Amino acid sequence: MTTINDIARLANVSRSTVSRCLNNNGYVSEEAKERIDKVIKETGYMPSQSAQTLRTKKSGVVGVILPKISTETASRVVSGINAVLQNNGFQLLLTDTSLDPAKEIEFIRLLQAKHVDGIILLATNTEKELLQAIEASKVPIVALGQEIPNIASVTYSDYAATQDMLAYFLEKGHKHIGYIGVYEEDPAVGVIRKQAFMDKMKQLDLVLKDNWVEQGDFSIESGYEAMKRMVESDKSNLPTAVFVATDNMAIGTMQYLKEASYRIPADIAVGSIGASTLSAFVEPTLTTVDFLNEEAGERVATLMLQAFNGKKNTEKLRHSYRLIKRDSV
Amino acid sequence: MTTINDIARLANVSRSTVSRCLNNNGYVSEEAKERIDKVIKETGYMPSQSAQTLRTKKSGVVGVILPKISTETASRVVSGINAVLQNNGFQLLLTDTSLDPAKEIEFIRLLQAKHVDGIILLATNTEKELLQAIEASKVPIVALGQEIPNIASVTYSDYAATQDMLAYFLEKGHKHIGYIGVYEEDPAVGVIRKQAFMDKMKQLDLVLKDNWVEQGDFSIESGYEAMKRMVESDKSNLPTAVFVATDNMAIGTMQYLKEASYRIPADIAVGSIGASTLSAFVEPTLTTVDFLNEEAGERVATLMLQAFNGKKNTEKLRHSYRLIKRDSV
DNA sequence: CTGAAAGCGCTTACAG
DNA sequence: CTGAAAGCGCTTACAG
Repeated sequence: MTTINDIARLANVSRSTVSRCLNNNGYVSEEAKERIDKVIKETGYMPSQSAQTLRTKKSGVVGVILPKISTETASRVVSGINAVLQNNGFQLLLTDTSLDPAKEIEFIRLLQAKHVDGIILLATNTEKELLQAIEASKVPIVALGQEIPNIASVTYSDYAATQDMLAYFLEKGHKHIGYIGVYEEDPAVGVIRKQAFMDKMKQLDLVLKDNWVEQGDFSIESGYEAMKRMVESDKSNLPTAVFVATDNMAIGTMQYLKEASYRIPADIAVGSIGASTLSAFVEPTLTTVDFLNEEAGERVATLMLQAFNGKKNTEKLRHSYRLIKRDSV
Repeated sequence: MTTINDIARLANVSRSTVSRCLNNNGYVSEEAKERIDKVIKETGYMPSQSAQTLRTKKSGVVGVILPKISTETASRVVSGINAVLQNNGFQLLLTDTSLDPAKEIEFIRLLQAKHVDGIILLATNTEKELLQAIEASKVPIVALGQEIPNIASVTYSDYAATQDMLAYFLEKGHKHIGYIGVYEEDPAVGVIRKQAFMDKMKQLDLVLKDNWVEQGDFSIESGYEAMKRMVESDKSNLPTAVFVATDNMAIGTMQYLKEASYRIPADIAVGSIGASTLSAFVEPTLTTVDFLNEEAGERVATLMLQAFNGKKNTEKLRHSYRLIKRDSV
């Protein structure tokens, strides 16, 4: 491994000078610079990141904590984050919590020991322990998808999008509308989307039967089961449209409906949130909301960059969205 | 930031002793150990990774070079890699070349400067410059998806899977079979799959018209255009089945076929490789090959682990696969 | 069983 | 414009 000492020796200067040359700060004569550049080129020298990090406390690495690496949303988000961070000379250190809240906390600590410059957190909850770990962090943390006290975040338009979908149902003549959501530990998906739904129903003065509200766990199968329960609870009294909190669950919902010979949207319309690739290919194509995940990733990365530039902010950005009207409604 | 010196002071020992205790090597008395553990717990101390790396040349980080982060294949593979590496105390540093071969080389160098312990490379080519960069690497490199001289790799069963698909076509009565592939810079997808196709056609003594062979660039649209060209070149003389090198292109192929009112598989059957989520949902469902990407990721990560344990190997593993028979054939 | 010392490869005031 | 010196937080022989 060639080090700064080798370069210094070969270029006949001190390593202070090499360092100055490398970092473009302080003075260094043209002649010295030329010799140094030449030697660096010849040897293919690259400064040791760990030595630099130890000295400067900057690693050029940003940690990302994901609930699950292999989901479409995650990969879109990571792609957006990477696009802006890689451009600014940062690398991503990815961690996958497998949806285990304890790991979110563990990784916040671990990433600090690795001296990441900052952490981008895609949280699934906002429990007290998590907030404490965030509070205790030495490095800036920004969040995507969940709103977290005291730190900057970009969140999705869960509330507005849900209400827009309901408005669209109404426009299409639906007055009996059901809901399939997820558990309430997840504030963004579990709580806000449901709240938006309930608020809008009340505001529009629409009836909502008890058995029109069901819950799943994000999976396709759970959407299938939820719809099945709804249908079997009282076949004679079903909604004419169902809002499902996520695309995957909506796809399960549609599977069941088709199996049970309900026509979509003639008998029951389905709308959801996610804009998954799949949503454009199922039969009928799914009406959904595009949360523009990649852009959101770029945006949260930009927030991270701002934090590096010393701007202590706790800005809460709400990301825009697009209602995609297709054949399922 | 609390350091090893703080711990030493608080526990009333030297930092050598703390270090020994931390790393579980060398002797340290029970009493000392207890005091140290207590202080560590109280302070939440974590050793500085960059200092450790500087000293030991081990970072606990593995670099992964991906052609594109936001693809289904990539996310499956990363998920598999992460599963085994995270379990063994490693973190992943992800880089995305955006399909630019020059960046594959650049990242091999950059990751070394970051002192990753090893690199997992998902190459898209095997050009000389790339091989040289690999040869020059100070850290172990293992490859996934492409076979590369002198290094360990797990590759997919491109050859066998392609021939199996042809055999299946034949079983279904097809004797006129077309091919849609990709450019030959990509050895695995561009060259081997095509070679397997050609070899099998020859072996079976089947005719292959010139206009039954087309090329795309992995995208859905390119599959659409390729099939369009094939059909328009000579409508009166079309194959009854087409093998498409990737799922996405196959989906484009099917789109065109449906638009042009060909029935699938009655008029033209379609088979491909990839087992994308989409393939199970398109109409008709797509017959394809599952390359078990997540497992392959686990396997290449295991190879990486072996390399860390000093086994210098250049093992070439071929990963298994599964033909998924669905409605498009 | 324990501590003092050297050193990993850098950067950064400081003195000249 | 340049170099000597100190120090970042660890680990590892080595001597005791």
